[in-house]
Amino acid sequence: MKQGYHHGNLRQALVEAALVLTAKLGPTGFTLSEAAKAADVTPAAVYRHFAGRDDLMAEVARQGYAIFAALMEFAYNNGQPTALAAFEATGRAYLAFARKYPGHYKAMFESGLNLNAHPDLALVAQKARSVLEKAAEQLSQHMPQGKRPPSSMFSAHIWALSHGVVELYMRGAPGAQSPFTPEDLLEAGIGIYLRGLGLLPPDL
Amino acid sequence: MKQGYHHGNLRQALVEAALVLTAKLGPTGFTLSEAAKAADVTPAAVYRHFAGRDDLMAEVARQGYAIFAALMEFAYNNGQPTALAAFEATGRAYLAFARKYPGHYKAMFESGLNLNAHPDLALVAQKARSVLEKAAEQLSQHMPQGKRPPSSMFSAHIWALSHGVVELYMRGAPGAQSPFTPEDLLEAGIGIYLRGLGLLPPDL
DNA sequence: TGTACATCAGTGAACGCGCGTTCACTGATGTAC
DNA sequence: TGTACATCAGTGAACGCGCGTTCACTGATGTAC
Repeated sequence: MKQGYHHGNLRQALVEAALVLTAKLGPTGFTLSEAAKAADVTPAAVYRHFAGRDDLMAEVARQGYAIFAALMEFAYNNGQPTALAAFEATGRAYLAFARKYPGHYKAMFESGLNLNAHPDLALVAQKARSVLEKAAEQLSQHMPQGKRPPSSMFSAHIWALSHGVVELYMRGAPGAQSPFTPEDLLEAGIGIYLRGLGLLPPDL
Repeated sequence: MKQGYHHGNLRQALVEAALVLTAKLGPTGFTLSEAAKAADVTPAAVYRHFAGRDDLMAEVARQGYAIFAALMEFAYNNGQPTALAAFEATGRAYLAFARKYPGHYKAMFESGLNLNAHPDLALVAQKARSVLEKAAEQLSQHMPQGKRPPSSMFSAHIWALSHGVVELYMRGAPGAQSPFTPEDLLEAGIGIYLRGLGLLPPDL
């Protein structure tokens, strides 16, 4: 890994160090100095690759959104086999991402960084979101015409439910433990919700 | 307010200063020194009333949970006029609380403080949660027997949905803007969810 | 009512710490001849 | 293939800052006589 004076790929090594720290301590617990130390490098070296602390954090989030978008796209699977299955899969993917990439997740959703200050970040974030919105819109086609709520609304509902489940029940958070796994909780919640939309039979 | 050498009610003044700071900067932006300054007092004076920074933060959260529990209890209204109405009211109350008491809310849900380290805090937090659970359980009585999901599950769903709506759509957060107000979003979401439970007519 | 005194809520100076950031520098790498 | 040199990724020391916390202290308050 360490090959003498020059590091080789310090940039990515710093991102990964930041990731580990963020996963462990949350986005506010991450510091440039600690990340540098974890990468076996002087804090000043960071400035060869990033404009500063916030820029490093933004890069972590950017990579997170990219992974997230890819995961969502994969789960969506072009709306196959059915619009419904695809939609449900994206909901599950949200939670799977939060579990598998906690550092990225926290950088993205708990760091309070300003998307508008990083246009490239905003772009890739929008791309991730649009997958779910596409799935919602496609699903909306299958609903009885008159009583369709706007698709942007129920993509927001699923997004919010998923986010809430992660924040409250996947962390040790103050929302308290529940006897259910986050996965079961979300699965059941989405099921009930889709039944409410008339997209699942009521007796299931 | 300032009556010479002694402050009068420094303890509560510090809590309120912390509240303002937390509302503005989030729980990590709040510092003991700034709170002391806002209360026109030396940082050292804080130690007459609190064990330290974390203890002050915990007191903010404690007062928050107390207000929250009272608000929920009021919204629940002993399950009147109907179990359904009471349940919906508690959902709305969650969001109303987040909007009206942003400092308390952030201290409670975004500060990452450990409930187990503050037993009294855990107690009052549990009290707040139990109101929603009571409402869910009572509502559960009105459901067809066989297909009742556990009431603890759908209180968790509503809790998660409410939390997600607040985090993603009430802040400028990266969850993106939606064309709907958080209130409308939550209202509609709970409506669809309750329909999914068979507690609202499907054609509404 | 007036004085002596105990209490205790505040002051102000000081501390050690880790932070992000800067700067002049050094020495490894890779290219030109 | 060997040497001279430009490049540039890293070092190491230093900075100013605000933080939480401590300590000996002071002076306002309120009580006992």
